[in-house]
Amino acid sequence: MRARVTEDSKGRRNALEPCEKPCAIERGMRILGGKWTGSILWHLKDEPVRFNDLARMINGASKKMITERLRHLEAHGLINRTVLSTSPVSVHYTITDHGRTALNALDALRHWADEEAGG
Amino acid sequence: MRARVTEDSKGRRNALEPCEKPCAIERGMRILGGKWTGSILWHLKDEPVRFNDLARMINGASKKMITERLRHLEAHGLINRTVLSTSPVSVHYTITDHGRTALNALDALRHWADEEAGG
DNA sequence: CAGAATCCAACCGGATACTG
DNA sequence: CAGTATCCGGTTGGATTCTG
Repeated sequence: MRARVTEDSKGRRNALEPCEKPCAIERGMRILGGKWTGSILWHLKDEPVRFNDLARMINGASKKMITERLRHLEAHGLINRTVLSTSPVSVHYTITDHGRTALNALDALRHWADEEAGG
Repeated sequence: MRARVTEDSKGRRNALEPCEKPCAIERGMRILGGKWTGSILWHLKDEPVRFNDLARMINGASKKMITERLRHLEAHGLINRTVLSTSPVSVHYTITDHGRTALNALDALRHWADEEAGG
């Protein structure tokens, strides 16, 4: 897809061009902005966690929401879902490298929010 | 407000405690997660911008949305609103230091989203 | 120019109940 | 245990029109 560059009739770069950088922010927000996304990623950062454990850790979120966010994150390659054929089945969710870098980005946000709250 | 620390009946720190760190992420998201927030902040980063210019820069957003986000950002101290008593009046929006640090955090998100898109 | 007012659609998040 | 199904209310985002 070609970059959409706005130029006026004289070929000058338009100073009011809707630059693409904020768009990347929006895209990131769409992926990471869900209400429980940060929590889920955070809780997975060190070790695999099972579905119901996650649901307990993240107090306030219904199973439906957990499921929804989990599917979403999986679709974007931020986490992996592994089914262990025990009985009853248990399902592990683990964070991927891609997910870990996302968490780094979120960490910047977290620090900012902390200062915001403090000061 | 006291920190809500969950402990079990024996006073042990609960391993499943809904830790507060992701909550900070959520708070940050509430402030910065609005659809046009990133764009607005971004366009203000270098110089003051007037309302209608902003509305033009951010293609796709209605004036209502701009206004709404602007008020929101102002309430959180991320931007300043300055009315110049010209005729007709013109209004400048400028980013504050606090807003600038927020933009830094958003930049991490942006980089992540860029890689996400590329790879 | 810089909004406010109104109305509306879509989506998000949540409660509850059910399933293999 | 690990979800799915259904329903529902609130919020978000947007189009349009009007105003000092």
